[in-house]
Amino acid sequence: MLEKTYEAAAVEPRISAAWDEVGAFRAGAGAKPGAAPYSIVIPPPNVTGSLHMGHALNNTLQDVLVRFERMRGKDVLWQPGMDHAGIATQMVVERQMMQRQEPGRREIGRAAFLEKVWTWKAESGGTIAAQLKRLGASCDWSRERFTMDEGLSEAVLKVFVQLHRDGLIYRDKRLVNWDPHFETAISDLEVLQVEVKGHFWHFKYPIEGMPGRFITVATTRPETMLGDTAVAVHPDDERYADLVGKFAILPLVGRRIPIVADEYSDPEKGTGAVKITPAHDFNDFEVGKRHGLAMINILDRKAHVALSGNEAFWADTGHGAELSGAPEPAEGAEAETPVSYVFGAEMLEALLHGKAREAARKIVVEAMERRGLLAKVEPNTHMVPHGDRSNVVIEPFLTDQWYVNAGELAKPALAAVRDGRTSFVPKNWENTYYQWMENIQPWCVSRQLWWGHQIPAWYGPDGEVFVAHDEAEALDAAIHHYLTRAEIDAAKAADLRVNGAAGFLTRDEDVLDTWFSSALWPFSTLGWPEQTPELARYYPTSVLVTGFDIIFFWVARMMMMGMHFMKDADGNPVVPFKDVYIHALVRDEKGQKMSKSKGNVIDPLELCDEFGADALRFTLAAMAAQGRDIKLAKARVAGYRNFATKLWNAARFAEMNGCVSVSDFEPAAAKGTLNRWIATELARAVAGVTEALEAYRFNDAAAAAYRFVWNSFCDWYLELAKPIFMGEDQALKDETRATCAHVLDEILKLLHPFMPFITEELWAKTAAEAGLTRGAMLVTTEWPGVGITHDEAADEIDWLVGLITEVRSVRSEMNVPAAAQIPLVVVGASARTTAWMATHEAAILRLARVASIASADQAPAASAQIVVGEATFCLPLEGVIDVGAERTRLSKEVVKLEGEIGRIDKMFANPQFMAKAKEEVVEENREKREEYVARIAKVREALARLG
RNA sequence: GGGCGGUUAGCUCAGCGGUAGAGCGACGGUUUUACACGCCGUUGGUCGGGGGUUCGAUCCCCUCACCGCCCA
Repeated sequence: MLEKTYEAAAVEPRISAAWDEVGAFRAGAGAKPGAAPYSIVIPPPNVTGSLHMGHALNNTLQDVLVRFERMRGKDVLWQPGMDHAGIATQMVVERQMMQRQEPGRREIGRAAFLEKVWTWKAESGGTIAAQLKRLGASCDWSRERFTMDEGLSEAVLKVFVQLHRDGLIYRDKRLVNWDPHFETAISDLEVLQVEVKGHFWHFKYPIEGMPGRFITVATTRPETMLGDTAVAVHPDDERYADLVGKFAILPLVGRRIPIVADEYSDPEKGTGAVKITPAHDFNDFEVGKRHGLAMINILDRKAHVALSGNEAFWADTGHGAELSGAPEPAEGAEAETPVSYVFGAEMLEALLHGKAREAARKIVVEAMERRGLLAKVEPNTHMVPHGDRSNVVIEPFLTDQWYVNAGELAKPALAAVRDGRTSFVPKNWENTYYQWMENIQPWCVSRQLWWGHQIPAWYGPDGEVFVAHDEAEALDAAIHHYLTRAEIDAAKAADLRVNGAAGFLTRDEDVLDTWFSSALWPFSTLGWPEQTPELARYYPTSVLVTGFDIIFFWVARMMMMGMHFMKDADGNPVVPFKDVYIHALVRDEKGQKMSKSKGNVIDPLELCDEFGADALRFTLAAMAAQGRDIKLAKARVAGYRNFATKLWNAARFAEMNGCVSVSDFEPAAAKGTLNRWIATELARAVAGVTEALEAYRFNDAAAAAYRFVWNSFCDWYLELAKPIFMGEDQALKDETRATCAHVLDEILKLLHPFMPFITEELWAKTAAEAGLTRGAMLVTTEWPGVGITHDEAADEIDWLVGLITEVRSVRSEMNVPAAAQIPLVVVGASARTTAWMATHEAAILRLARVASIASADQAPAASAQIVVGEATFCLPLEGVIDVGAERTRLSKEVVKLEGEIGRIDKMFANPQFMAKAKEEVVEENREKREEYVARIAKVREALARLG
């Protein structure tokens, strides 16, 4: 006997262990012979991460698909793993070292630090994998990979070297997003724009040779003026037309800077003149390139002002030459205090060198103000870039970095989506993909970190770079290079060959962006660069399931790398996945994005503990409608926990009534109407769930299963089966038991992708209690096939359900006490209805709480009357019934029917409708009208009888 | 500024050419051989505003308003 209540918390771990034991998730488990492959690579969660709602949704959907296809007999692989999260991990470990008051990473050195990171990873990295198991994720855990694995690292090396050889990786000096806290470049995708209340400072720059004339620029970052190399005005801006081509003297610094005409300058914004600092602003960088301006970096790696020894800075300042550009009092103007606009070099250094950005800003503003060059200060709210990990202000910074020519790699990746080799679901995300891919920038892949794949590049004594698989290869290349140029002699070469590269070649210190290795995930996890059987079998993968915020991070880059490195027999690029399913973001009840700082995070594991993983999974699937975010309310999870309980109790009921799977039972051969009906409903539900899942319509699939289980099977089939179980018809009883058991089995299969734990538990228990053994665990049991439908049975049960519902409704409205058993009198029943009444007498008595059924030529006096089909069912309620209330009830129905008939008549009276509407619509309405007319006649008769 | 999405019952959401559905809630009833995490019944909507296309619009088009996201 099944326990009275289902305890998810006790059952779920046990089921997990059972799956593990039989290797139910291993690649190919349960596959039919010759099965087609179905593969998904998990979007690798971060090794420092722990499960949040987004992961829960993402992995639930993948698991639903994977379990569904596994049951359909496909050769399924769900490839799990994690990425090494360069910055995040390094941050976690450094913080831990600090808390333990250990020496910092620079003190202990690279090798010792990396050792610590690996120790950390072994101890506390990857908690998320266990959490995914708790959720029921049926990944092939035996194949779990990590981006820093030996194999995956080999893939990274190979890809880097190859791309360099292909000319698609190069070193360049460009502006990057520099994180001054971590002292590394980061990707623009790791930059968050934060709205900050700041100021617009209006600075007056004196014009060379035009005493008393100034050009006023507005800036939100005064300290960057130290690196200004021009002032730009719009070419059509007449206010400044005469100044174009002249020079301004940069105050404080004394640099001579040109006034250039450039459309970047917006005449509407600020003063219409904009200072140009090419080394510290992305837009200015472009302007600088257009006008051949100097790029002067005035900051160091910590974003402190760096003037001492900064040759570029001092060039062209004429420093030391006192008072260069100092104003002569304008003619006729009142005499000004003759104060220099320019600091001496020593003063500049003393005041500003080594100052942080904020401090430097104050000093600059003050100095400008003191010289009368601060025209005004306006409050200004603007977006300021922040590092998503460090949360400090990001600095556009001019450095040497490694770049991937993403523009080139994007071409085939774009084409693949355009011609449908890869499709997005929902389709509209393709636009986002196109937009990004078409405007893709060179991808900066180097990071000034230690944790990650160290770049396989070595520098010779003169800075010449040698990219190679390893040091020996690099040395070979270097020797060849320098020998050819006669920069070393044969003896030196021989010496190098014997003693190695140490002291001659220096390896690049930097590591690669984590996403560089993640981009290889769909093939590196399958064994590439080895040509493994898995690679041949499971690449390309079937679908990538991810959130829209990750289209750029993963989807685009996996597409680029996949297509560059994976080729078919004819050498054509092969996409990494056929479909990309983009799911929603999980928000809180109010639609706010969940975040720790807002404190509105719902922990999926807490929900699992409280309601069961099954309930959480079902909730997420049921709410995963395409193109819409999920606002998660706890009540909804509770609702689906109730659903699990309902299923449990239904199984219990079946068991109590001896419903045991009969191995040779053929549901198609069932004779009983009720059994035929549920077979019909089951067939429809199976089709509904299957089709919905095939189309990634998770919510429709969940809803179809839910409706069938609760509203068809529990509410009606089991209730209608009760009188059969208690009746005398042994043959029917046996058939119903077998059918009930069969349908329940099919329900377990249908629900398994959504609620794997409770279904697996019931699959085992229902068999064990009956002394049966199952051929396999449910996880590898075959998905329900198409059933048969019996339309006549459906009609009959629909009629029965309608009758019972109507009687209940009238009873309730007439305030008949629930316990009262009243007689039912049928008037005007056809032969068919009479037969149906006889068949289902017990059910009607029971479910409508009726004392007896009789037929009569005339309705008894003072009856409530119900029209179902051609017959009228009377509830004689002499003394109980409120005749007035009954009249009102029937009159309401007449009015409603009149409305419906009137509406159709109006349609029919419209010649346009008759001429243009589709034939089936006209026919449909004609039939409806006939029904309404027949019905209204009956109801009117009933009314008349009341007097 | 450019782009995308949303606005449907009190709440959370489906639906998307033939005038609307679910879950939760509310209200009333109910210990009837599974299940009170249940059962039975009831209530509740000018489908954001305006215009257009159409025989017919919640659904298609335009526009406005508000909300959200992405990119400058």
